This record gives sequence, C-alpha cells and structure tokens, in this order.
Amino acid sequence: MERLPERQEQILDFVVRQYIDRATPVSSKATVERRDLGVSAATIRSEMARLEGLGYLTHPYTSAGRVPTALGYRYFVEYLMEEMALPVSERRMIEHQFHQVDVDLEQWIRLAGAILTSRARTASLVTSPRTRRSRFGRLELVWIGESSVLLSLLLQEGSARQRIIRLESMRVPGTLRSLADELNALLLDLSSEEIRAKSSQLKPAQEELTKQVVELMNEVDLGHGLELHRYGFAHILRQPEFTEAEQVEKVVGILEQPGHLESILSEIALSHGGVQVIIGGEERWPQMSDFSLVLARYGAAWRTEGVLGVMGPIRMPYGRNVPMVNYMADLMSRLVRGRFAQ
Amino acid sequence: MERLPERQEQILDFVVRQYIDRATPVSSKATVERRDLGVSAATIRSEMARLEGLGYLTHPYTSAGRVPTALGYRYFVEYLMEEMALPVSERRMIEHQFHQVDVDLEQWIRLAGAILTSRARTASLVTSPRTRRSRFGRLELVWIGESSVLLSLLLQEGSARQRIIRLESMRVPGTLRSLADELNALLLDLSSEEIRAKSSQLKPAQEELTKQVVELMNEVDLGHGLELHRYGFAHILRQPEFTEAEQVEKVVGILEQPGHLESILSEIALSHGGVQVIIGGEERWPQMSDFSLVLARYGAAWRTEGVLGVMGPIRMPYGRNVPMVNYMADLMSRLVRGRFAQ
DNA sequence: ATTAGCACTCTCTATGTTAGAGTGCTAATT
DNA sequence: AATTAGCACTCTAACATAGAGAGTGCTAAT
Repeated sequence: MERLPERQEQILDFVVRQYIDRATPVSSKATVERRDLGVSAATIRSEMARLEGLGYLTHPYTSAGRVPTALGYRYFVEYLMEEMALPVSERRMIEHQFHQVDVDLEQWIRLAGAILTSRARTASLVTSPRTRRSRFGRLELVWIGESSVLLSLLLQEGSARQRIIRLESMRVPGTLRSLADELNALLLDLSSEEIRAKSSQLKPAQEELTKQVVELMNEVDLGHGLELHRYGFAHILRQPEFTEAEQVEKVVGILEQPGHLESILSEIALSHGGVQVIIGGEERWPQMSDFSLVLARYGAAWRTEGVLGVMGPIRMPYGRNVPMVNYMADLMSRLVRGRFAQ
Repeated sequence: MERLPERQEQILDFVVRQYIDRATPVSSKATVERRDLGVSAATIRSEMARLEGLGYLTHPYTSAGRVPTALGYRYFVEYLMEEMALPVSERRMIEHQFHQVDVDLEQWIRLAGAILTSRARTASLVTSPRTRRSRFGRLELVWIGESSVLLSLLLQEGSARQRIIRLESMRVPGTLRSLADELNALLLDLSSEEIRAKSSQLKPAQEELTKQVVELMNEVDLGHGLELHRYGFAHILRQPEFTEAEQVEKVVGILEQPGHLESILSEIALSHGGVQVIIGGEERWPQMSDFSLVLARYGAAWRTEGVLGVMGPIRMPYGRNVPMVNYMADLMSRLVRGRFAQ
C-alpha cells in the first residue's frame, strides 16, 4: 500500500475520523469547513473522486457523501491513526480490579472480557490460554466413594485439571497415596508424549492411571484449552448500522455459527508481539465484511498463550481500541506469567 | 382463575394456538373456518368481545384480529395445552450425547444448554447447582513455588474448588502434608458455620488455612455457585416480533443488564417439583413483559440444586417446551445424583 | 490547478389514495 | 334469549406523488 500525497491523506483522514464519529457519509462541504486545507469544496470533490478511484472511498448513492472502504480503514490504521494511550489513573483502576479478584485464570478471563467490553463499548473475545507442550507437575488422588477417585492434575505451567475416574484395579483406599507418590516421582517434568513412551515400563495400576493423565494433558495441549469466551455482543446491535433486520441477521449469523469465531482466531497468525487489526474480514472471511477485529496475543510465548481482543463494526474507533487491547494483553501476560512462574 | 364456558374456551384455545403458530392476529372468520363450532363468524365475534372484556384477548387496533394477552396464555397453559412428550427415540439420542462427554458438571451444563436451545429454538438458561449447606470433605495442599500453595477443597456433596493462596506462616514445604492431615481429621463433615465456630480452638497455622476453607465453602453455598449460563439468545432475534429496532432493544436490554436474569431466577420460588411457566414477567418484572420463561429445578433436593429452562417470546410453543424442560431437568437430576452419590 | 456555478441525482418526508381485512352494530330470525 | 346476515365503519398496508434538501459531477472561467 503506497503512501498517498499529503492532501489526499488529509482528506482520507478526515473522512475516516468523521465517519467513525458520526456514522453518516461525509460531504466535501463538511470537510472544507472543519479542516482548513486552503482549497474549495470543488477541489475536495475532485480529490475525493480520485480516492474513490483508488479504492479508499465509496459513496452509497450518487449524491451522498463519502464513506471509507475497508482499504480506506486499513490505510488509516497503518499511517494516520494516532493511538490514544490509557491514562495512568485508568490503568491503576483496572489493575486494582484485577487485584480484587482471586488469583484464578477463569476470573481473570472474565474480568478482562468485562473490562474490554465496557471500555470499548463493543463485543470482546478472550480465549483461555493453551499450553502447547505442557509438562507434568503433580497429581493428587482422593477417594470419593465406591470405586470413584478424584484425580486432580497440576501442570508445571500452572493450570490444573480435575476428573473423576473409576479405578478398577484399586480396591484398597490406603494404596492411593503411595500410588500417587510413585507417579509423581516418575512423571515429573515429562510431556504427554514422553509419558506415553514410558508407560509400557509401568505396573498395571500405574499404567491405568497414566492413561488418564495423558488424556488430560492432551486435552490441555490441544483444542480443549482454546475455549473462546465472548462478552457484550449486544453492544454491536446498538450501533446505528445494525438497526435494520437484515443487519441484525448478520450479527446473529456470526454468533450462532458454532466455531466460526474460533476458527478465525485460530487461523490468524498472531506472529508479531503487537496488536493485529483485521478489517472487514480481509477477503478471507466474507461474513465478517461489516466487522473488524482488534486482537493481541497474551501469555508467555510458546508456553501458555491465549488471544484477546474486541470485535465491532468496521466503523470502529481504532485509535482507542488498539491501545486498549494492547494494554489488556500486556496486563494479562503479566498476570499469567506471575502466576505460572515455575 | 375461573374456568370459562366450553365455547369460549374453544375459541381461546384456537386463538392461542393459531397465534403461536402464525404470529398474526386471529380473525373470527379463520376461527369459524378451521374449528367447527357450529356457529357463524358473528357469534364468534361477540364471544371474542366477551373474552376481551374478561382480559384474555386484545386487538392491536379496531379492525385487526385477536391476540392473546398474558392472561390468555396463562389460561391456555393451565387448562388447554397438551404436553407433547418427547419420543423415546429422541430421548435416547439425547442421553447418548450425554454419555459421549466426560463425567463433568461443566460439560453437562453446556450440553444441556445446547440441547435446549437447539430443540426449543430459543434461548436457554442453566445455572450451576448450588449446595445450600455443604459439608467439608477433604483438602489437599500442593506447594507450587515461592510461598504459594494450591489449596484444593473437596466437599462431601462432590463439588470441588481450588484456590491459590499464600501461606505466610508456612515456610517449610514438608509440613504441608501434616497440616492437611490434621485439618482433614478435624473438619470432616462440618459445615462452614461449624468450622468457623471451631476455629478459635485451632493453632495459628491451622486457623489461617481454615479461614480460606470457610471462604471457599461460603462461595459454594451462597451466590458464587449460582452462575447463570446463557445460550442461543440470537434465536429470539429471529422471531418475527423482534425485527424492529425497538424490539431488538428489549432483548439487548435484558441481556446487558448484569444480574437481571440471575435475580429473576433466584427470586422464583421453584417450590414444587414440576415445571414453572412465567408468562410476560407476571407484573413482577416489567421488562420481561414480552417474554416467557419455562423453568424447572434439577439436582438433589436440598443438597445440590440448580435451575434450567428456556426463555423466548411470550408467543412460545408451551406445549413443546414444557415437556422438553421437564425432561431435561429430570435427566440432569439423574446425572447429578449419580455423580454425587455419597 | 483551482473554483464558481449549476444541473442533476438521490434520499427523505409528508401526503394522498386505494384495496382489503376485520370488526361492531342492528335488525331480522330461530 | 341466542344466533346470524348484512352492512357501515375503521384501520392498516401498499403504492403513488410531490417537494425539499443534500451533495455530487461537470463545465467553463480564472
């Protein structure tokens, strides 16, 4: 995307900002009145026509003002937007809220979603972080009646899982503790693959339990950990562009299609550390043509990673949302790293 | 609510069924054509006028057909509706789905919500069951670095909670196990109140931990356990009566107001075992005037109890939804009881 | 390259107009 | 006393029409 001449850039900048603000097409007259460009409305018009030819603007009908295209927003985000950093006082308030809740990942996720939604006034998305190759930490076995045992597994990365299992080969409750102790010594720091490789050398009772452990670890490592939490989708329906039934259907469609947002998030290569902005589905997800996503990765790289961000109409205050998401990802990373320190 | 004469009942029955089906006002002509009452449309009209006088019907404007009022639906549900039980084959399919997932309350809740939503084609609500006066079962302490300890608490009722705590008075990891053993012996089978009463007799290290245990048990006993899971609210927006922006706002308003649905659910006295139908907010919740709830309690009475059901427009197929909710509550009860058997 | 001026286009709102659906009433009938 | 045929009346929904206003696009002059 090549850089535009100064004046066209000025015009594009104004149109995008104004449209984000007002949600109505922007006229040449309004541009000349509110931005001193030293030229008349007629000149603005011909420049606008040029910007339209280049694909940065459109108009809904012949004599309406101009509206940015997805490309127009892209240019804006790339070159024109200035990020409005959160004031320190606000940061402190948010961090205070996190200190109010328990040291608990689920609660952090919920709080992050709630804060993103309330501050960006749009939908927010937070995945629970998934660990790519988690290592065994410690297991506890608690006899809870009949032949049922509560297996609770703590991974080195800090996440914990529980499952109620039936141990057929284990009739005497007293042996549970020694069984747990044996396995804790044997499996410490191993990945699920390494455990599976080792399982043939184990005693039958140990092997039976190990199978369950491997299953749980795989659940964490693979899809099961990537659960998408959604908040505040109702906000989108409040936006002026979603008052018509047809538009409402678009939001509803995206919400209802199971796994749709999940697949978008998992396909996005959030390679670089920063915030990624997906505008209008980027030709890859046609259903998202009226929406934008502002996403960032959080967590400890290559260990426990999740994605969080906001979703809203393509006409979205990027300058406010990008730093907000950036800050929240940073905060969550600090929290997760702090907790999961080995 | 007194019983109406036969013919008025017939007419009310037809109007309600037809309106539930078609979502358009029902005329006297349609009634006489599709129900053989042996009288003319004029007679139907005068009967309808009488039903309107009694508060069972209205019409939106002078020359439109009739529409049921909340009272009309109430009468229908009370006396006229026949419940359409689920075929055995469907039950088997549903139960099969439950056997596919893990023995895990969270997964059951999610599945129950998903099934309710997909079969009733409307929003569904499921609370996690809360235990009213849970009793201590067993605690485990796991040292996870620095002065952090993972406290995992298992209650007699079967639910488990975890929390990461900082034990200042506890520097030597080795003493954790003996501390846990002591408390497990001391607190077994006690309620949180009984534990609090006893805590003054304990050693400082024990007391410090006991405080956390009491907090966790209170969380389970009180509000924290009553978490409301919501599914498929998008379905409501698909209904013809919610195409206009103003109507959409009503749904959005209910969704966004935090704790609103929760407070309704907790205020409803689900005393009797069966299904409870709340029509149009029942004058108690004016915001719900366009919606109905079909709710039932599930779980083991007085021990672990939750609520599940569906929410939809007041114009809702009660005859289908009531048995559906009834069945699902029954199924969930069986699952929960099976798991939490002492 | 810029711009004043103007014709042209399109939306939006208001105002009628008409067809049709359905009621409510009245007077006749059973 | 209940029922009903008949008809006037009411209201909506759909469609047509007109005018105002906003804004562009083009042209010709600067």
